[in-house]
Amino acid sequence: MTRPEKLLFQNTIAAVQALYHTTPDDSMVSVQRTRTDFEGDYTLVLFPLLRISKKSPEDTAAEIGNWLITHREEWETFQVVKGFLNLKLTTAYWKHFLQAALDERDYGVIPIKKEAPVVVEYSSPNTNKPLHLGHIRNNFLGEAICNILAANGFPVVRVNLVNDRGIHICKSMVAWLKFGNGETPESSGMKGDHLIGKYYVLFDQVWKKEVAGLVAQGLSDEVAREEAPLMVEAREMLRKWEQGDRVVRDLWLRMNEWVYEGFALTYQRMGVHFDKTYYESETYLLGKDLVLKGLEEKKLVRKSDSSVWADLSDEGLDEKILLRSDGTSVYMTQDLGTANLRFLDYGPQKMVYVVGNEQNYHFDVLQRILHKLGYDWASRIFHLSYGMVELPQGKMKSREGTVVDADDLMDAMYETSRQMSEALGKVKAGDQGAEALFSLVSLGALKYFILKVDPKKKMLFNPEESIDFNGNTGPFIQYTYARIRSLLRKAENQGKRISLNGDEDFAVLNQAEMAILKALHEYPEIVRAAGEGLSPAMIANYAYDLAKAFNGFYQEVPVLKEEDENKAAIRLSLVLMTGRVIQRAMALLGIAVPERM
RNA sequence: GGUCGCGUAGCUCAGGGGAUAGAGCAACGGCCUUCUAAGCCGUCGGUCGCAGGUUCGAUUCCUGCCGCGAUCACCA
Repeated sequence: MTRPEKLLFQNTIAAVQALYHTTPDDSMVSVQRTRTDFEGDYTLVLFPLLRISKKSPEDTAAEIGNWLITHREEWETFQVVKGFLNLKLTTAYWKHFLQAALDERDYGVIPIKKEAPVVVEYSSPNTNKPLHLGHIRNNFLGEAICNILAANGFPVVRVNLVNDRGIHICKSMVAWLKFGNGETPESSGMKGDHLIGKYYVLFDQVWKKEVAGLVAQGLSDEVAREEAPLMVEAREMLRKWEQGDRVVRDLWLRMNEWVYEGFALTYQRMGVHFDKTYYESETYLLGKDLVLKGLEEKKLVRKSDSSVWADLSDEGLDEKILLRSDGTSVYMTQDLGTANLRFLDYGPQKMVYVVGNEQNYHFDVLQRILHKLGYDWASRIFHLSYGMVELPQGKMKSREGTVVDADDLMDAMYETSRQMSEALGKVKAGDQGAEALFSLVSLGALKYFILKVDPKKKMLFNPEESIDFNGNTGPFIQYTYARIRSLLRKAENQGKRISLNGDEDFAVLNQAEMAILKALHEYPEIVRAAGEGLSPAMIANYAYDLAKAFNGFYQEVPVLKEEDENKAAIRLSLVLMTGRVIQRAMALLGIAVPERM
């Protein structure tokens, strides 16, 4: 609850006690912000209180309204509309609010508290192919959520878990050895991650041909898939890898390094960074130890083929395999170990995993197994389950070549940004700072497009809409900021006062000014709610509403031309605060704002 | 089939036990000799999937149904 809402809540209880000598249940006191189409700031819904007052809604509203404005100084006037009591805060309240907000160093932000950190895992790429649109949503969400948590005072640790081992990377290695002719990022001019991805795709193509050939010879599809020569080689390579074969490990290190160099460029461009990177190759054995310990303690079971399982049937789930019959570990085993390591590393109050909703079951099982093994910190794990990104033609499918590559997408957005800027006659390539601006605007468009959607929901990525820079978009908000900066620069040059001196009369604020003031007033509550709900979308939608309110104000209310010095000072103060809040809200989303555009 | 999630304007999305359900895009019409028109204003557009239930009040909560999706691997 924002402060006035809480105040009205408490005041209402006092009013009801005084007027009707009864204490209402909390649930009977329904307070909300007054809808913009009615006069007032906060609204009390009367219906639940009629049982106590035993009077008509109108009479009850009038009695409570009168009591509030005579006994509580914050409330100035009230209006009764049907069963609703609409109350107005005093102009003094708003004046003090704006002054206080201007004085605050970081309005809406809670300083980092000294407490156990929140560890957030996101990105989590495989090293066999470049990042794509799905990773983009993941990375942007992770980055924004960390920013938002930090703004709520939580110490945050950003971690990445790189899946650098397993059959997938062996496939790229086999294909590269067989068909690569020693090709390197340098010799080919390709980014390392793209180069590796090329061989992963090549593996798949050749393997499929082999499978088709074997099937033609009479093998079943299932057998053919396993016995195709290329697959046999990949499995053999994985076996050698696990045994620590020098040659295989050296190749693996070399090829993974190419991928990391490629990832680093993409991360840098996306504005994503981590405090700590875990590598599955370094953690997967830890999980194995955990499982063997659980087995000793009879919390897990070994079957006759010597595979190890967690039995979750008494919790309504199935059994889950943790060690294969050959003793090797599966994904779950690795994740158990990583979770434990992370807990030991940071002793976090909460571990957030930013992972797609396709893994809901996995995280449910992960938590249950950890509990079963006796780790009560398992309840600190929170799976931030986000929806898949889909294209107008449906899901992305690598087989059908519909996967949208992250680098390509950012390139395309940059190009659109440049064209748009030049077409509008703003900035053109070659101008001072032009490249930085195109980059800032294009990334802003992409990030905002992705983050404005509720993380829980699947989202449609329509390329045509993503490059629209009008309406509810990142560039719209960036543009609003640029206008604000322009106004403030001019005000400074003209020596105008951009602060309050106490002489200003807030009673004369018009509707456009009040709309901005109220929007600014909501910001801390939005940051809080976004942190609680781990929802960057709430910040995005707020930033848009604020920008929209500002543009309405900008259109109809003169600022620099206002001759009344006090009025101008209020307006400039509103402009200044709006700029600050837009800048900070966008920064929470990982989006920069320009001085000009 | 079991489990979970989602169905709001032509499209993409907000909202959410309360007042006439909101934006953007698309379509149409206005506003640049005045602070950046990547803007502003207006028109058009809805039985909030369907049916019950709880409630003074349901689009919001509950149940069932229909539709869409995810998942239920010795894949990750």
